[in-house]
Amino acid sequence: MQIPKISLEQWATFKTVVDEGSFAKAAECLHKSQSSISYIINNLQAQLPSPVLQIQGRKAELTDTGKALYRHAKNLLDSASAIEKTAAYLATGWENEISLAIDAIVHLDPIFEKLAQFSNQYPQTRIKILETTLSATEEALLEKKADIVFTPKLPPGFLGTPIGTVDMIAVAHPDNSIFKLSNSITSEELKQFRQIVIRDNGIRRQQDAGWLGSEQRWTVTNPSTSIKAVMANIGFAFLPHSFIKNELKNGQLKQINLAQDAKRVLPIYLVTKDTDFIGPATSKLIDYLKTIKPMV
Amino acid sequence: MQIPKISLEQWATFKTVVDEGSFAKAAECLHKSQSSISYIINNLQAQLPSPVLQIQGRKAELTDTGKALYRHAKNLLDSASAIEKTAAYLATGWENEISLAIDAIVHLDPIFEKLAQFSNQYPQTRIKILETTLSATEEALLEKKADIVFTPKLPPGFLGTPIGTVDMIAVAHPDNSIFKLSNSITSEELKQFRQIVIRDNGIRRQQDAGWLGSEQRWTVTNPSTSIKAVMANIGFAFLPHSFIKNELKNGQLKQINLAQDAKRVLPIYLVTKDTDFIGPATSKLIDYLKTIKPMV
DNA sequence: ATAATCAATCAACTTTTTAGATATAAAATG
DNA sequence: CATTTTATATCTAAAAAGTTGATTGATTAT
Repeated sequence: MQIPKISLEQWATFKTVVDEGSFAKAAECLHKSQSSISYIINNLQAQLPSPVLQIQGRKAELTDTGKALYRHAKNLLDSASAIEKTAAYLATGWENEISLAIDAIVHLDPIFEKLAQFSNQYPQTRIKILETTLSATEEALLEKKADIVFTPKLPPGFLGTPIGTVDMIAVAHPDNSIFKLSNSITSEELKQFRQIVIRDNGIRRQQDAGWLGSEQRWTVTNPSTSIKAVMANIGFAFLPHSFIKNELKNGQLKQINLAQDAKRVLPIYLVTKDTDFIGPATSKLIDYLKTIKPMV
Repeated sequence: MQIPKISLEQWATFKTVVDEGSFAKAAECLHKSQSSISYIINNLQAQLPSPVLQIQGRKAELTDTGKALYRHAKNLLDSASAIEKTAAYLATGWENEISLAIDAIVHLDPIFEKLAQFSNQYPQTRIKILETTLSATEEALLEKKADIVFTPKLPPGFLGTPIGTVDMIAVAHPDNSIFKLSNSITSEELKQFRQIVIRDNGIRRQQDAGWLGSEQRWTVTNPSTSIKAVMANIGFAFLPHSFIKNELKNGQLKQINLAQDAKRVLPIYLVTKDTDFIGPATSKLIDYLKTIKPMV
């Protein structure tokens, strides 16, 4: 086996310097002196075949190599922390932390309600929520970054419990010229207008959540931005009904009457790791979450 | 961010102790003294909430916790080494190492031939071959453990280049009572006999590669064991034709004539990471591999 | 019994890491 | 344009951490 030459401390220091923006801030963050940081980074650089940081003027800036390695370092540090969490779990038989990845399309309120109930009952277990979109949600599952995942799309090979649905409706600003057309609009007609689609921020493959091949489209990374764009009358979008109830009620947004498929209903699945790997706390939480009533 | 408390060195030492079986051997392996190992392991234990090693008699034995953490530690160390390899690649623009995961079902000779050509041309790049079976092959892809994968099964979402086929034929020992039946055997009849199936060694989900629901079945983890079992007249199996040419010729194995589907042809795909992540050496090697002629 | 093997411990030693002071250099400020 | 502020580098002494060989105590093998 090959023993790594660069220590976790070196990677952690590198990451902190990048995150904090300077050696001095990193020093404070890590409760060390600035010269210690300088020392550690120098050692790191000496062990790497090409520099990750370069002094530009009086600030240290990431090199291209540094940018690439930063992501890897982050993952490595996460993995290292994860082992320690696993160790803690193995010792007590009860997880200290449960992480959930929830697709941004999912209405959070009913989930929060159940989480709160669980958390009151078992306060020693922390809840960590990752809000993800599209393939980032999938990634959370495939790369086991979350214990529980709420997703509208079931990755192949995974089994999920349907836990409710999300109504997606087409909306636009009331002044949008879409509404100057006939009362009911076909998909073909819709293509002519600018659509705001939610774009993938995952790493695997680019995939758009837009169903229509609009000529002009804007892409955003999550539903709330999409809502803002539609409110600014930049275009139309398919949005979860639960997110825009108020805006529809007070007339800031208006539903587009489509000829067919007035609304699209996406199922939401609760997906978990293989049963063998689920700890008792996660198992309990899943029981709570499965009592969520189908959403409106 | 949470800084890991346990260092890579501690994990590496732990892993080496387990691999080598004793502190003294680990010490030699790591070019340290036995007392250093003792010191490092003591520190590790002190930082973990429950022991990973326990002295049984005069030997250190893995605890249950230890067994679980060992696997995690191994992965962590692999990741750490991978970053350093990435750094080397980023510095030179040319990979030092390319890893291939090849499903055990794939006939290796044509691949070796191309690898040898490549390796002669670019001797600075090492080749690492992982022989995997079933879902371990898939795992190599999903968890990016290999740059190039040869697999008979294309995981959803991945694109592969068909690179040839594997003929799977049903065979048994010539003395097997299967051959006492009529000349041509139906799937139903086959079910009555003991089948040797290749069993999953991957982590995701248990999946068997046996197509028939034989009442009695033995499971093995790779084709070569399967061949041995069939040769010992333990049962019949579906095996790649290329693996058992000799045994068929000299009569150690005999093909079972099936009523339909005399042989099953599995396609073999060459699958790679997203184009963006492929380095120049891997790209070159892929060119070489794509010239493989369809296998017999 | 005796020898061999294994991990723990100790004390002396070596190396690494740390922090404070100071140096140097680049922006920002007035 | 001088001054102040911000930022990293370097130096040194001290502290901390790691290393080692010798020794011990215990266990297994012969």
